[in-house]
Amino acid sequence: MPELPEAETIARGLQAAIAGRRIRRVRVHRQEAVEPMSPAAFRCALTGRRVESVARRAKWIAAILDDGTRWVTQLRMTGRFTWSPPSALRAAPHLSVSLLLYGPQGGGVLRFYDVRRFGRMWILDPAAWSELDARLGVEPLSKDFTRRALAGLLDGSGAPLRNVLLDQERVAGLGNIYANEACYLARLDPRRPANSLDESEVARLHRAIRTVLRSAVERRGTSLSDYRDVLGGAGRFQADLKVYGRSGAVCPRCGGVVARTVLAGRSAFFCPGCQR
DNA sequence: CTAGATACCTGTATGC
DNA sequence: TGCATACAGGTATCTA
Ligand SMILES: [Zn+2]
Repeated sequence: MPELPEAETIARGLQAAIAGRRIRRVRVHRQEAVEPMSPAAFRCALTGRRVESVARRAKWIAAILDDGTRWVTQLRMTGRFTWSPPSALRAAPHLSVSLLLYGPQGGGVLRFYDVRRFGRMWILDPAAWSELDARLGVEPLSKDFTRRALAGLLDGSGAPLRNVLLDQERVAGLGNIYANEACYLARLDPRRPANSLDESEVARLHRAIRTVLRSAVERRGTSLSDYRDVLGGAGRFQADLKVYGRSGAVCPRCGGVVARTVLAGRSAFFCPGCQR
């Protein structure tokens, strides 16, 4: 579900909801959500800690705690946070973890729901966090993401462009929706070998990635089915999708018909009329 | 090393 | 209605 814009929206929502508050109670409803930690060790690591801040890195959500550790979450396909007024931490369908937090301005319950159970949480010490951070690629909305940097990343691979854009060790945070939409915006065929792009094509792709991500962050993400922000609100970028999930639709740019193919086991959408 | 396939899990849509 | 199949926003791990 969540790619960079959704994770960013959720991280901002969590920053507003829980930064400055202290974790009073923790319940792990499904232990696989915190593996390889035990539920007891997970509860122990969080209970009594104050949340200093919450931010996004790639598609990860990371909360910095007052003991210097990081409480990190990977939402994978269907992970979702909700923030609501204080109440009992009861088990519920699809609920993996719940936490009760309080601060000077009151408190609430943070719940982590996950229908498909791929999502997971960890507690990382600073060294483990650095290791993770170092493994992840460049943030596409940062100033480190230059045309030259992108060119270097694409040069290293003859795999289809769409696949390379999904590699989190190259560009961090693009998922299948935005990788496909960026190829469309750049008028590039997602099946093209990544290292076949010339300089002007790389420039187009660079601009397209930033444009599509900035716009999707501004629209608070894409809600196709599961995704909601921390307060339950839907994103609005689904109305701006040009190709993703739209095979058979008319291309708004050239009047062609949007096609679907499968690359590395995942759908790729594009317009054969205007993407080369 | 690379790149593709597979596994993980549940829900929903579609077709017979 | 019931049942089988395909597919879904991700990523770790296996295999060639
Ligand atoms: Zn077109």
